[in-house]
Amino acid sequence: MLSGLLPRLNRLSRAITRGRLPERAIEATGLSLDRPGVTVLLTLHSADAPLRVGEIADRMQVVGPHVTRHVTALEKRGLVRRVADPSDQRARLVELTGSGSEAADAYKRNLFGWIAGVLADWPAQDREGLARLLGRLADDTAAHLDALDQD
Amino acid sequence: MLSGLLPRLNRLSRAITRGRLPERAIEATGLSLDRPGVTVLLTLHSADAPLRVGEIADRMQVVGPHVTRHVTALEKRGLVRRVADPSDQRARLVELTGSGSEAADAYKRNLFGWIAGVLADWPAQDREGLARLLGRLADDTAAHLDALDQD
DNA sequence: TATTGTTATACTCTATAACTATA
DNA sequence: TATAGTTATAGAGTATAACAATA
Repeated sequence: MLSGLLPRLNRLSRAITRGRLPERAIEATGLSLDRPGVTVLLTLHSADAPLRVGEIADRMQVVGPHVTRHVTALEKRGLVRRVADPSDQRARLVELTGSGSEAADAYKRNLFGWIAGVLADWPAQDREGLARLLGRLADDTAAHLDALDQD
Repeated sequence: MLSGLLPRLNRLSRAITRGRLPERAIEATGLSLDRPGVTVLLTLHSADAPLRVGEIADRMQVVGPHVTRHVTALEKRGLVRRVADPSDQRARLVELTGSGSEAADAYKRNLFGWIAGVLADWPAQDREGLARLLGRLADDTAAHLDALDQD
């Protein structure tokens, strides 16, 4: 049962992380951003609050310097802004500007629309089942990986 | 319903394509291979027949030169072998050697074992549902992307 | 002395361009 | 002249190492 699934799961993952899909959604926002930059924007947008650089890195599952670089680029374009963290002078909080928030929103709308198109022909029951099972799979996988990292 | 799912799907994709999971499975095979090399091996293994370089590239969704490079490396390590294609003198068929086949097998066993561990606590019905829905999602996504590429 | 973030550098994966050989 | 593959080069994404400032 699994053996046929694995190649398709690989293809799906590729489409999401590296493929044409995010590229198209980025184009549709009208902003010429690279994918890591968009990921930073989305991370801030779904956090719905300013985050520290380290926190963004954790959520993106990358290291700090990677985030620093993209935050710097995004700040130059006026999409995010670094502000002081009142609780710790070493840290800086990164927050979305108005246009940064708009860009994240436009990207999400585009992507959701696309996915909705893919699922349009599905029975409602299957759509719900997919969301439930896929969500659980993602959570369980993350939990198992975290457990492995305790070694 | 989708909005909570997307970040988790991203995390899952990352774990599969770039994360610690494939890395661990590679270590477990005892071979010091890079990930693209393993993907070539897996592609040949699940094809269960020699493939041309171009065909491998199509199935991996990458370009030709990428495959050439990794086939060359794998050949030096004795894991694959280039043989003549009787039907076309320009093309070469790439086939797994005995140890290449063993390596792919060991990798798959390890990965399947790991996934089985993640799904161990799931009700059988949910496991089947996941395989069915995820398979369909992968297929439908690929079909929609192909349709988009007709522009 | 530990932690937050930054700068500088290097590595992995993949693409594009230019070329060779056969069709 | 088109196609299969190769070689050489370039680019995107991310990591590691060394450092600065604050805790």
